[in-house]
Formats: sequence, C-alpha cells, structure tokens
Amino acid sequence: MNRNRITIADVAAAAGVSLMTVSRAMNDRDGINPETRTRILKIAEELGYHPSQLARGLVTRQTSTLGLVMPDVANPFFAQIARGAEDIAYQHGYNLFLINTAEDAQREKDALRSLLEKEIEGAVLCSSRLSQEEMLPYLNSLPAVVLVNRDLSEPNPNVATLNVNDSGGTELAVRYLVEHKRKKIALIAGPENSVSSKRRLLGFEEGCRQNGLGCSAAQIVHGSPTTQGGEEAALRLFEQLPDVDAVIAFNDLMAVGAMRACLQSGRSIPKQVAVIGADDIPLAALTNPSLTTLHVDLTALGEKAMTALLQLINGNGEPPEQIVVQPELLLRQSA
Amino acid sequence: MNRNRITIADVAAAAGVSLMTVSRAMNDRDGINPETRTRILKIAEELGYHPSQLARGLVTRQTSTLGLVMPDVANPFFAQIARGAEDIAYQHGYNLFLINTAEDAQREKDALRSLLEKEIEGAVLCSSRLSQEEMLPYLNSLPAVVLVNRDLSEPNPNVATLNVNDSGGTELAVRYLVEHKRKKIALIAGPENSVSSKRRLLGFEEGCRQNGLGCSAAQIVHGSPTTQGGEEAALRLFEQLPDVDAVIAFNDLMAVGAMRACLQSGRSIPKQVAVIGADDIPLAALTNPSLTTLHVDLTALGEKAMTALLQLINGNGEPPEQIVVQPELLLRQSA
DNA sequence: TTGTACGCGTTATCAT
DNA sequence: ATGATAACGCGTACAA
Repeated sequence: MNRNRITIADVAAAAGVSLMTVSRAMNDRDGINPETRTRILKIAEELGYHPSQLARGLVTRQTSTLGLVMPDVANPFFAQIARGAEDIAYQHGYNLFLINTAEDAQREKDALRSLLEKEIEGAVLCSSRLSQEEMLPYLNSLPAVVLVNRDLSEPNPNVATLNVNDSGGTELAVRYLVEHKRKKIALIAGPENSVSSKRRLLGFEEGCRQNGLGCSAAQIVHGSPTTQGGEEAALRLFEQLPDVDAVIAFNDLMAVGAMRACLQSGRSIPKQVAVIGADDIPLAALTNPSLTTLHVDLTALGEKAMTALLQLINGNGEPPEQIVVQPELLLRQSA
Repeated sequence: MNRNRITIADVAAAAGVSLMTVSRAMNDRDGINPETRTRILKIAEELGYHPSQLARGLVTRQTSTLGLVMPDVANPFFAQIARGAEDIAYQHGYNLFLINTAEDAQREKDALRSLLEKEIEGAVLCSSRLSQEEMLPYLNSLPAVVLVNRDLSEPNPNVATLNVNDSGGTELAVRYLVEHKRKKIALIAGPENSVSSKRRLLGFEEGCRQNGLGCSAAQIVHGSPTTQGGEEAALRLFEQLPDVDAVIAFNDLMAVGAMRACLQSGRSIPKQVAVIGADDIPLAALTNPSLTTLHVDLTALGEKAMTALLQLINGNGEPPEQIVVQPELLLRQSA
C-alpha cells in the first residue's frame, strides 16, 4: 500500500527535471517557468506526492507545529479553550499537539520534554501544576510560550501570560451576595496547588474584609475541580456550617456539585442558599435553577492565547503581552 | 536564549567521544561502557541536550506521532473521546495532533493532508463528513486509520472501524417508550450528512415498524447537533405535531434543547412528553429532570479507538478490527 | 567498546 | 530558468 514513500526525487524523475525545480514548484517560489511549474504540480498530484515536513523542518528549522498542554480536555473549561486555540492555529497553518497532564507534574514534564524533541515552535500551557523552578528550564528551551492561568515570577522575553482576574471576580461575587443580604458566605475552593484557586481564595478574603465580614477557616473547603468534588466539599461544608446561606465555587462544575448537595440536604436554591459558579461553561445555562456565574468567553480566551503565541513567534520582537481578562457576574437563577 | 540548538555533536565534543557513542548512550543501546554511558548522559543533561525527533524520524521513519480528527472538541461527546485517546497514546509514547473540522469537508481534507506531510504513523478519524470517494485516498496514504462512527465501503487492511450501534440503540428507546404507553413518538435527528444520524433514523423507523407504529415525515425533524439546534427543532416539531408525547434526540445536547422547548411551551417532562437522549455525556446526569439516555462509555470509546490504532501500527499484521459498541438505555427521570 | 561513512528528504547556495 | 552540491541532525552498517 504505502511501503515506499514518494519523494521529491520521484517527481523530479517523472518530470525529467532536477530536485530543485520540483522544490520551487511545490513551494510557489519564483525563478521558475510557469508552464513547467503547472506541469510539475500535475505530476506530483498524480503520483500522490506529499512533501515531508520532517525533512523540510530539518533544514528550515520550522515545523509549523505547536503544543497545547492542559490538565484535562474532557473538562469543558479546557475543551472550549482548546477549540478556540486550534481554530487560530489552523488559520495560520499550524498543527497542534494536544497534551493532557491529568494534574500530574511528572506527566506534564514528560509532555514538555517530548514537545521539545518534536521541535515545536511554541506552546500554550494551561493551568500548569509545575513550580516556577520546574517550569523555568522548559520556558527557556521552548522558542515561545503562553502561560494561561499562571503568573511569571520574572519577565521572560519569550513568555506571555493570559490570566483571568480570579480574585477580582470573586470579590465581585462576594459584594453581590452581601448586597443581597447574605450573611454567611462560604467558598468552595479547588485543588490546593491550583494557582487560580489560590487567587479566588485571596479575592474571597479581600471581599469579606471590604464588606465587614469575617471569614474563618470554617467557611472554606477544598475539593477536586469536578462536579463530584464540589458535591463532596459542599456536604462537608454543610456539616461544619449548617446555616450557610451563600456559596461561591471554584468553577461551574463544583457549583453544580454544590447545587446537588443542596438538593440532597433539602436546601432550596436560591431561597436558602445562593450559589455562584465561575467560568460560565455551557452547562451553567442548562441547570435548573440555572447557574449564576462569573462569565468568561472561553473560546475567545483560547483564541487570544493562540494569537499571543503566534505574535511571539512571528512578531517583530515586541515584548510579550501580559493579558488579563475581566470576568463579569452573569446573573441567572441560582443567586 | 536558544539561537543555537544543541546537537549530538556538541555533546560528543564535550565528552570527547564520537557521535555514535553519544547516540548509543541516549538510546540505551548496548555495546557501550556503562561508565561512559552515565558520563555522557550527565553531560547531555548539563548541556540541555534534547535529541531531535525530526532528524531521528527522518532516518527511522518513525515519528511517534498520531492524529485525532473530530468535528469539535468543545462538544463533550468528542472531548471525552479525545481524553481517552490521548491517555492511551501517552502511555505508549506517542504524541497526538488534535484537529477540529467544524463539520467542514474542506477543512477536514486540509487537515488530513497536513497530517500526511507531518508523517504521522496513524490517525483516529471521528464522524468524518467526507464521502467514501473523498476519504479513500487518505485511507490509502496513511499507514493506519481508525474510523469512529463511520463504516467502510470495502475492507482495507490498514483501516479499523469503531461504531456505536446507533440504530439498535434507537430501537431500544422506541420499544421502551411504546411499552410505557407512549403513542406519538418523534425523532429529533441530527445533521442530514451525519452517518450516525442516518443510522438513528433507520433504527427509529425499524422500531416503529416492529411496534406497529406509523412514522410519517411529520414525526422527524432535523437540526444541528447542539442544544440550540435541539431546541429549535423541538419547537418546529411541536408546531407540526402538537400532541407528541415522546421525543428521541440525536444526542444529549439536542435532548437538553428539546427539554428547554418543552419548558417554554408548557409541556411537563416526563408527564406530557418523555425525552430520551443519546451518548450520556456528563451533562445528562445534571439536568433537571435528569436525562434518560442511551449510555456509552465515551472515554472508554476513545481508549478503544486508540488501542485499535496502535494494534494496527505495531500489531502482527492481524486483520483490522470492526468494533461495535452496544449502548444501554440508562433510565433517569426524563422518560 | 568505539569510530567512520553514508543516507533519510528537503532546502539554501552558488553556479550555469 | 534550471541544476549540482552541501548542509540540517540523527541512526545504521560496517570497520577498527
């Protein structure tokens, strides 16, 4: 079937020209007779010739290949980002390696090493679980990186960042709840090693302080960033703090889990407990009651990240951007 | 920063040995003194040397790279498959190119051509929108392909298939509804050019026939495979057939859309209208009422597809598998 | 155990 | 407008 790959030499032989003439024809370079060009292209087509990007990349040092590293593409938050990022990459003629790290630092390092060996031209790194020290060698070895949901300890000429203002968004949510007479507000935080969870925690504490609320440890529970994690965390919360009347969750999945916990424990939403999520994944509009959440356009986020990466790669050496996206409180039924 | 890539020659020079000795050390081949091996590995590490898979692939003809082509990774159906597939690929040391076709045949062809040029070792092609004739040249040019949700017109030694029994599943749903006294059952089908939608349609007709039901054109509406598509299609259906008492949807997203349409038009679920979805995406368990659906383990589906692909690539020349997965009717609240 | 020569498929350079 | 030759970085075959 395809035991012998057709090479440029086969086309050259069939056309009775040299390798270079075929190369010029394929790459639309000038310095070639238009007639012979079309003749060669036709022969290449007939032979089913496809130029090897391996061989080409070896000499041009360009692979037209990028990496996209994220904890879990099955999480709608990341899936939407992936879609936006791949769309932009495609429009610019790049292919994208998808990597799931499963929140595992070792797997993330393995992935980055393999991408390095594949000679990608850049990568979008989402919600990395690596420490700054672990991350640094990869940031320096890769030609360009965009960090999503992650800060950079010190500026790096080939690293841009794209962050959602998690703390500000959470403050927004706290203020709204206070203004609507909620007295006992709790935070369902995400994984302890998640940077954006830490930021939400800061925003929560700041929001409580600004609004004259105490926020004891009893008002904060952690969980894995899934529906089930949110459900379990909420149940723990209800034990510690039975009279809680508002819950802010790390993300929409956990918020939905919290809503399920409310249902189980006979708490009505939003009457007894207000629930606010974050990210506005498609699910948020579809639950009953529908979920009030901190809206972010995730597909646009992916597009922005990829655009920033391409800017870094093909740009005119302008300093990398440090983008911050502001979430908006999108009022639905749950709060 | 990284203007000069470190090559095997740099390591060899630093270690005072030949290129081959370094190569042997890196690839863990025998015929090398253990001491010099560890010494070389240490130097390579210090220099930050990463072997180029481009150069290696050019000589070994192996790129450790696969492709995953699907309409839309933001669709949870495909996102789950992607997760399962990438997990298996990672376990076997492969990297995965992710491609979204956006249901666009031209973009799908572009993608396949680019993957061919990248010299991938195989691809998983999900819900292809290409005709058999359009697909054939790619199936013959690629070393190995697994077709998901798609049949093959004639057997091909390097193409396996993995299908959900859509028609059988739909028959199951029809039978269940009939047994539960539903009299006017409708189908909300997906895109006209979707193979699995066609199969659901066949199963629907067969189910109606077996159960002594007529199924006129009025009982079938089409829509795009999204929540909104399902909502619009259901509203059209309710106009044509106001007394419909059961709806089977192409997928869960459309089923959720149909549930919203019921809400809008004041129809209670499941009292007045029973709703059955398909695929059992995570959302299905979270709606209110929760969605009765044709359950398929999607992550496992992705794992199976990738396993079949690796079998095709590294196997002992056994004929490709034609896998069929049986969906189960998972009863929740909506029917 | 280690090294040398060559080839993988392509493009860049310099010629004609 | 076209061609010959030398790279790109690495592995294979064979020689030392």
